Amino acid sequence: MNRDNTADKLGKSGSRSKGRVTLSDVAKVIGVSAITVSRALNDPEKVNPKLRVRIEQAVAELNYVPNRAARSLATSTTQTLAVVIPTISNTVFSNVLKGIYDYTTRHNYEVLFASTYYSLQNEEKLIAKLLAQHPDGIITTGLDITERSKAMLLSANIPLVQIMEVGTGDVIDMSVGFSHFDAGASMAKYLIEQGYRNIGFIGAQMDFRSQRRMQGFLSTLADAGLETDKYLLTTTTPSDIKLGGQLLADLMAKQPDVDAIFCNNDDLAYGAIFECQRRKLRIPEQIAIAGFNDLDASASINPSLTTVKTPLYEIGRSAAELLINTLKGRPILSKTLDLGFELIVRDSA
Amino acid sequence: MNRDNTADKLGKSGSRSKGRVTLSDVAKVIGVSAITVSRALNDPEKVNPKLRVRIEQAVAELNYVPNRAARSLATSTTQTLAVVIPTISNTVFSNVLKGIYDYTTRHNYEVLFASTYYSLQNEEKLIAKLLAQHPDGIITTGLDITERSKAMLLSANIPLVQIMEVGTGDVIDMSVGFSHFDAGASMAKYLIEQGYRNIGFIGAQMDFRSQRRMQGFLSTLADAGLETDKYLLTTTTPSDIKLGGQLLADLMAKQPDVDAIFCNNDDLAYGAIFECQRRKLRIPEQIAIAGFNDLDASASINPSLTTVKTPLYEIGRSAAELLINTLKGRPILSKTLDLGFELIVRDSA
DNA sequence: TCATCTAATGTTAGCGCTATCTTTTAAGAG
DNA sequence: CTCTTAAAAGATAGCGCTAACATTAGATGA
Repeated sequence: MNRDNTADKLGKSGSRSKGRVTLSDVAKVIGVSAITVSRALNDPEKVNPKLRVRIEQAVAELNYVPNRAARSLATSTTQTLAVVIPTISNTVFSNVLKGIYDYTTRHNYEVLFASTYYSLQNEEKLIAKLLAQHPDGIITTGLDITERSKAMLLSANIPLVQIMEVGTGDVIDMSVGFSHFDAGASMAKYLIEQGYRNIGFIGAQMDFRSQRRMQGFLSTLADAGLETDKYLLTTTTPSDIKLGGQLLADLMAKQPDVDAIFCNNDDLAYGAIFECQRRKLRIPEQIAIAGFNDLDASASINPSLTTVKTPLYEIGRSAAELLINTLKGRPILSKTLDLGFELIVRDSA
Repeated sequence: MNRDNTADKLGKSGSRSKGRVTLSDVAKVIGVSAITVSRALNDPEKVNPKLRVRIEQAVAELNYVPNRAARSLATSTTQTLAVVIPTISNTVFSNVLKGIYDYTTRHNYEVLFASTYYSLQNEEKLIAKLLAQHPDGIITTGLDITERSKAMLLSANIPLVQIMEVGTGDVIDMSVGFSHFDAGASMAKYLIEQGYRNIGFIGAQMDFRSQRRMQGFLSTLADAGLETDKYLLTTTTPSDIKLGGQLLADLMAKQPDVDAIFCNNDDLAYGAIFECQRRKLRIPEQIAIAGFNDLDASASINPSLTTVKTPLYEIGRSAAELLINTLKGRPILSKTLDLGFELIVRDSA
């Protein structure tokens, strides 16, 4: 790799520095003080337009790149938001992260993310690691959190948004999401209304939010006097499409009279639908399938999937917005934002 | 939000600091110098075990969180890798990013990412922004890059890995990927071998790599004396499942005698398969469908999808590994890593 | 003319950490 | 008991930037 040698030309090979071009290098070239260059870059109106132009040229010529670490140290702000999610390789969270990223980048903040892989112990370590970067704000997933994590977040003294759910547990600072319990309940209600009576549930991963969806779902079934445990099949194995087919197969082997299945997420539902296709089971006549999240494929699959649409991108966007508004001292209307969900009725149930 | 007041207790409310606990706070509490605390944390063997224990306790009690910005400034290393990808909300890149993240986090580096949304102009700006963080290394996507981006990357003087493809254009420093041209060619070869003669191609987004796949595909068709332009349908619209159905519909309307279609990626292929199902077209008897990437659903969909498996996670992992090995001064076997691809033959073609 | 104000620029110090060099303490060696 | 050596701890300065205050030049007006 060809290395740039501007710094060598500036004659600083002996110093502790890595030889990068600094503010005062630029300043020296023009013959002004470093602070003036700093102002020209950060507060342009404060410096004479002609000087500013000269400074900008010098910056471009020398290929000067500001050192954010030094800036952070001087201002005690990092222009960085930390994000803790379970995993990046799940469409649900990549959509959330996209929402965060898009808002954040427009407002000149950087995003540092970390994946817990659904472990609260990991989460603790990651929070500690991320806080060492002194982010200006932090986003974590879910309301279930260890005491130690909570203590660290509190003593970090920065705004925090807990995303994905509202309505359960204690919010530490702010939160954005929707009620998973209600979402599960609303799907149960819909299936009951459609006349299904032997209603099943298949779920994987079974993190806290999945459990809340299941609880909402089952309690509604119970209220209607329907079976809850009989048609229930869950595993803590991470969720994927293939697993959906397998869980459907297992459930049907155990309870052949099941007439509708709520899949804990769309991926499982896709797998279930594919398995039904293979078994030549007509959906929804012989068995109804419902999903959760309304991912991309749900509208296109055959039959199209009845599911619950969740505001993933918006959760991310709103969380970032809350943080940045807080940081800029703008008024926050509410510390808790329920973005709701929407039952999407299609052909599969 | 309840605020921690340890810092107030330490009596530093008048300073420029944000009131956080610092190394010398910890040092003062124990009655040693700051540098000793620093050593206890970064180079534990260098301090007396008994003292070390006391320091560790004080750190825990005071809830001390090191300031990475200060550390970066002092060491001119940030323990951060920058990643530039087209978009995070595409399974392809979220898998790559996961590979990067997993390796990186194990080696105590942070990841800063940015999305170009497939624009080289955006990429320029993002590279400039990311370099201001002085990452220790950087990963960018693709070998097509503007001169200005290249200049910035060169003068940043840090190791760089260009990911996703090898074998085309100039590599600036290192690269990891596979040949998209060859991958496209190999699918063409397979389809020809299977006896298809009116072979089509549908593609969306049509970024550089998609184009290279298409070129490889078409040139192989041409070599076999088959039509290339006639059964070709592409758009620069971002790719999604629904679009796959639409492109298939459009192509079949234009050229009803098409007997096989190579879809530029699996998402398009899923959409195409769903559309065929709706049209009651038997796959592969009436029309064969092939995809690219071998995403999760490809093995489960009906019929299961013949596709090209690409080493997405491994590309990310290897790129991170190359960077970190370079940074640690370990020998690099080769600056260019071709991880290849694999034709996965299933039922759809 | 001189005081008064504003705009533009400069000086100083410090953000929190660690590289580097120096000093102190402890442990052996003879 | 002194001398040598290693281990442990400290002092100092500096990484690159900007907050806070200080200075200078130029404009304004009575």
